[in-house]
Amino acid sequence: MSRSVTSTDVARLAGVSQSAVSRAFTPTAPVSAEMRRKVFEAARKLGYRPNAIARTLITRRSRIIGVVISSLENQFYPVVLEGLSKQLRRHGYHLLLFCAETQETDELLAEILQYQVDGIVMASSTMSSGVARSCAEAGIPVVLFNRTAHPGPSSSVTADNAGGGREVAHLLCAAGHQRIAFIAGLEDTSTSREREQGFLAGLAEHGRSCFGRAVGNYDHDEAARAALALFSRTPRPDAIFVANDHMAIAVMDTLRLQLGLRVPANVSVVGFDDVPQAAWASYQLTTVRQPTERMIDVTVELLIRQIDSEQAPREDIVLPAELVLRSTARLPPSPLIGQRDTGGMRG
Amino acid sequence: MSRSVTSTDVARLAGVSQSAVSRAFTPTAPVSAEMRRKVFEAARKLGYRPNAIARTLITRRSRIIGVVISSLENQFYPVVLEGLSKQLRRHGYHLLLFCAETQETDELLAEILQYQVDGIVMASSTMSSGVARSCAEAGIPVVLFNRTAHPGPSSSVTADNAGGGREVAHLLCAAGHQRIAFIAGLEDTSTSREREQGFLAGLAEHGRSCFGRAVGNYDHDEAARAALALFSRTPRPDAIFVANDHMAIAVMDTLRLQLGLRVPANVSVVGFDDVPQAAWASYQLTTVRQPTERMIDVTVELLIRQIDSEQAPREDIVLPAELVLRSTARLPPSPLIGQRDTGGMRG
DNA sequence: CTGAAAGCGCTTACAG
DNA sequence: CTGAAAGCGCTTACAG
Repeated sequence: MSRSVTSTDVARLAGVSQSAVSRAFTPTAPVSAEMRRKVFEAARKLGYRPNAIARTLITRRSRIIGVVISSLENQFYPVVLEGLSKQLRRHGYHLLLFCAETQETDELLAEILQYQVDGIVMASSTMSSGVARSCAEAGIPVVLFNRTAHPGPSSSVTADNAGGGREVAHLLCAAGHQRIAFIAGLEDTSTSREREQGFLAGLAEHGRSCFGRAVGNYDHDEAARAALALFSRTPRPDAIFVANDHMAIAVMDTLRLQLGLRVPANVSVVGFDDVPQAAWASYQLTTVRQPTERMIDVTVELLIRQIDSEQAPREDIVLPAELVLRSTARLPPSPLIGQRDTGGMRG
Repeated sequence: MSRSVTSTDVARLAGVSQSAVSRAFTPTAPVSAEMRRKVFEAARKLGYRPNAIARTLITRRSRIIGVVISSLENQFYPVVLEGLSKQLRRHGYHLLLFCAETQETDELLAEILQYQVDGIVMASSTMSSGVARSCAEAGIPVVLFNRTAHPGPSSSVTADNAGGGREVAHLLCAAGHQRIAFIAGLEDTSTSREREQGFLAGLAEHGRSCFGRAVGNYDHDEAARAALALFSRTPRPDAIFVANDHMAIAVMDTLRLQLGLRVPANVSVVGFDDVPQAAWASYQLTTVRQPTERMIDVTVELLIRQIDSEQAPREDIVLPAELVLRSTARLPPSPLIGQRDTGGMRG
């Protein structure tokens, strides 16, 4: 292991003290221009870079954020992860990734804490909220991303899941659908619960109730099976709201290719998230768009604010979600709120 | 910021020296059973966990691996990332994620080095190989994942891209296709070049050459445009090999929905990677499967071997890639090597 | 086996 | 503004 160059090496070459080198690399420290010049020149010659680990030890700031994610299978999360990485980097932070496998949350928690992360983004829907609590108790700010857990010590950033679900109900009712069904995600996630609850409330506003319900657990294959079960009864649903796009795509494949139904002629399908695949020509999925960019920005801001000040209060930020009308849901006869998505191609 | 509990706190409570606490948490250190018991009990009471950052400073081992990725849009990479995270974790390492935006490789490199990572996995196809070189010069082992760069100081792990391309050529020729075209990825990536070169070699073995060529740059929309350009000429191709699945899916959408062609009746389509979407019922894409799991295992092994021993030689590991016959390529009249994929459903 | 001490590479009061 | 010194929380020879 080649010993790397340290501030002492630079100090020696520049003919100054080690403290001076350190100060030269601290933007706010008092250093003369001449001193900084000498130090930077020596540093450049030696290829010196401050050791972030040593700095962490003394400042108690690692500038590392732990990000916990459950699965990257649902394309929503890769998009989030990439956004988080770039946004954190812009603020001088880096991202330590934890892919949570279930059943070992305690061990995972311990590992996160050992690395002295400055904050945590919990984007795992399956992770017990107890972990968030433990971190918060250890004095580490936590922001829940795309999930809530009140009461609790952590802030959260979500889209308006209930509002989105409600809009879907309005759309489907306005389009004249008579038998409107729902496929849930994981039952113990706030996203699935809120979307369903808003959806049911929306149906109720039209004096309607849910025609059928199945559970897809946010899994591709389980969603396909759920659709099969739901559509094997007579009469079958004439519209279905699926708790996320990842499942909605599986549902569409099942309806069209396995059951021979036409979408939306025979059945309307609506998803949630607006993942990249939803816009693919084969799907052109009508869905509720999560404001992913803004959610990421707000998450990073919230986290940094809490890192910088212990007094920063916990907050639950709910951002508006927007209905994106593509081609898988019948449109109401009269114009409706929400704009038609004109991008993409259709045969 | 709540001061966290240190080994000194534990030592005080247990009535032993600080060194003893440290040794108790070092599996190989000489400690009596009684001592370890006392220490662990005190540690448990206080909720003590060794500070990984302090440990890094003294051992010069961070147990952090930097993973550089360019884009998570192509679903191949989320799968890889999740696999890497889990496999590294199994070996006691953690993953610091860098999403490389182009044009700032030097800055990125500096950041990676500051964090004293023990090793680097470069899974970014766009990242200049100069970065890999710089890291290697800094004494940090680098393994290139799904790309090669010889001559160079870094090991690499890839699928047999050329062999895969060659098999595709054989399949399409054997099926009797007359006008076989190719859509390239990014021109300066080893994956695209090797797949194309193997493909051309395979065609040549049948006395054939490539009927047409366009560039999709591994991008969904660009691939769609490339397909459009390639199929606007008369006569049009009757088969197309696309350098990866991510693009092949865009190509299929364009052929079927925009040009009204039937796959494989009018045109065969073959991809590369075998991403999850390739198996979706809407696509059922015939493709070349990368042995992702094995590639990940080998990458982690190679990296750890190089971390543990400076003498470990650089290696270029090439793993076999397997043709997966689904429904988008016409089959040859006589049985062919490679097995039919029977999973999934088809309408 | 156990403890006292040095030292990893930094930052930051504290004097000057 | 600059330097000498303390200290962040560990690991690991070195004595005993």
